[in-house]
Amino acid sequence: MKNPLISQLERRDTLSPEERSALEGAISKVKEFAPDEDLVRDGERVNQSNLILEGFACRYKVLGDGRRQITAFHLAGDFVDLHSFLLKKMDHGVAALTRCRVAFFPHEKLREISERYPHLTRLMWLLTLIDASAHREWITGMGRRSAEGRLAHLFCEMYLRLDVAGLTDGLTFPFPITQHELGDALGLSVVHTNRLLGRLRKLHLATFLSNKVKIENWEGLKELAEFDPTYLHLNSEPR
Amino acid sequence: MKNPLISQLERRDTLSPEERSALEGAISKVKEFAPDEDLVRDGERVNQSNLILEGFACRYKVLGDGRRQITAFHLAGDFVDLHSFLLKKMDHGVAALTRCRVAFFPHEKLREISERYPHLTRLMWLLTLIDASAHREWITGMGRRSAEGRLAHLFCEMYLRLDVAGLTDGLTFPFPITQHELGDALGLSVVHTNRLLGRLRKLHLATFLSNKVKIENWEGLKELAEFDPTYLHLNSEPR
DNA sequence: CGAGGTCTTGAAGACGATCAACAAACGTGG
DNA sequence: CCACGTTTGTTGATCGTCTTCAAGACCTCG
Repeated sequence: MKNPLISQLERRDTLSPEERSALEGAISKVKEFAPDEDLVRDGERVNQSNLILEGFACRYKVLGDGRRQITAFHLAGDFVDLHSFLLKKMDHGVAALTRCRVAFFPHEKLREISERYPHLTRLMWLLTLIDASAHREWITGMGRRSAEGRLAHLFCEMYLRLDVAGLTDGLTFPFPITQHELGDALGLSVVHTNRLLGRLRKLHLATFLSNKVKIENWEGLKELAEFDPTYLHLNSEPR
Repeated sequence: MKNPLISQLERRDTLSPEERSALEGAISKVKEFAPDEDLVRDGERVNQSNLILEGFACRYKVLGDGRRQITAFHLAGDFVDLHSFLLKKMDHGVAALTRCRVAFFPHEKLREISERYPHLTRLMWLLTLIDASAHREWITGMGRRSAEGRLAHLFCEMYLRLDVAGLTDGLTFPFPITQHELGDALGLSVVHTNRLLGRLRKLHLATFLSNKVKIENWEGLKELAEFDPTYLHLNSEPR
């Protein structure tokens, strides 16, 4: 089975055989995490970064009174905390949403790559930049989109990312989270999230049921979300 | 006068003399921008990155109906669009808030640095990671903080960043933006922003007047904001 | 000095939160 | 395979925050 990180990178640029093997060689071990288990905890000092090989995870922050905000969702091929390579200390937690198979990249190995493979380094840097780009889109949504638009936008984003990773089934895709978590991502209460899902269903745009999203009307959903995939930077070019 | 980028980096790690001169040598020219002028436009393909030497700028996105969201504020020493080095195409605009003196770094030169100076490359990468970290804090605020808390948090962040850059005057700092722009940053209407400023004043926490913020009660403001500066990653260590 | 931008305040209304109660689904042990 | 507790989802009612609309004051700069 192909390393999904390789595919993730090759979607954006070409990798040489040596670069591919350098990446493969940087994995120290592979571990499984149970649903709801933390891959990394907030505030922790870490010396490795985690790549998801299988499963879903999210990054989140918790405020004083326990209110939680999910800042990103991650799927196979995503380097959930590559930024810890240079930041050293986590400024948020990472939790498994489902059972996850995760590859560990010791920072020491990443450092070696950064010394020896400038192009590969740029590509890893790129991954963190795409992350940041998605963050900006998220911010824009939280600040200026309606709750409904935000939900639609999230569905559009997840559909596209999963599709590119070959994890969709027609217009249906897995999204294994609870409505509570969905609310935590959108900055909404569970109750309101539930009502919004009902509305999307009634508008025949999308249905969310038993951990799957089925898009009924892609164009309509995109329009409601004002979805423009540019921010995902899915094109390949020399970097 | 010292290049504020050098200070920005040396706050996080040590630079060798060669690294410093490599950075200095990567500047192609310095240009002035007028207030409200765009340094870069959304969607543009660029081949240089902009470093602010003097002045204030912001990054923003505009939605279909003209609603605007500001995703970040920038001051002297900030590399406002370093990410365009690898993303190539802008996914947002950058506008000057005041007159700005800006240094251009051609991507070609940045590429050379990335080929020759691994450590310096990691430090530039780090800058973009800190940006992303601030984005996550922003998202958390938009989703889970009260409007009042968000405003207080923004004041705390700006105070600390300006203080570190030596641009504060005691507990007073320049923040040359209109209430409209402040609202665009917080995801609020101008009207509500105005009322919130009134409340912070009445609570004797901070006053915003003629482009300056005066913090009256730092501890109180921090508490209201639940401000924890970890996410700014202001510590120095080997990277 | 006038015009446009910025700030301020009031009033009405929309959107989403909270509280509450119940239904459905799930998983665990008997 | 069922009984039971826990988690997840659903719906109604009420309340608060923030938006929108509107109008007037202030200010700044040609």
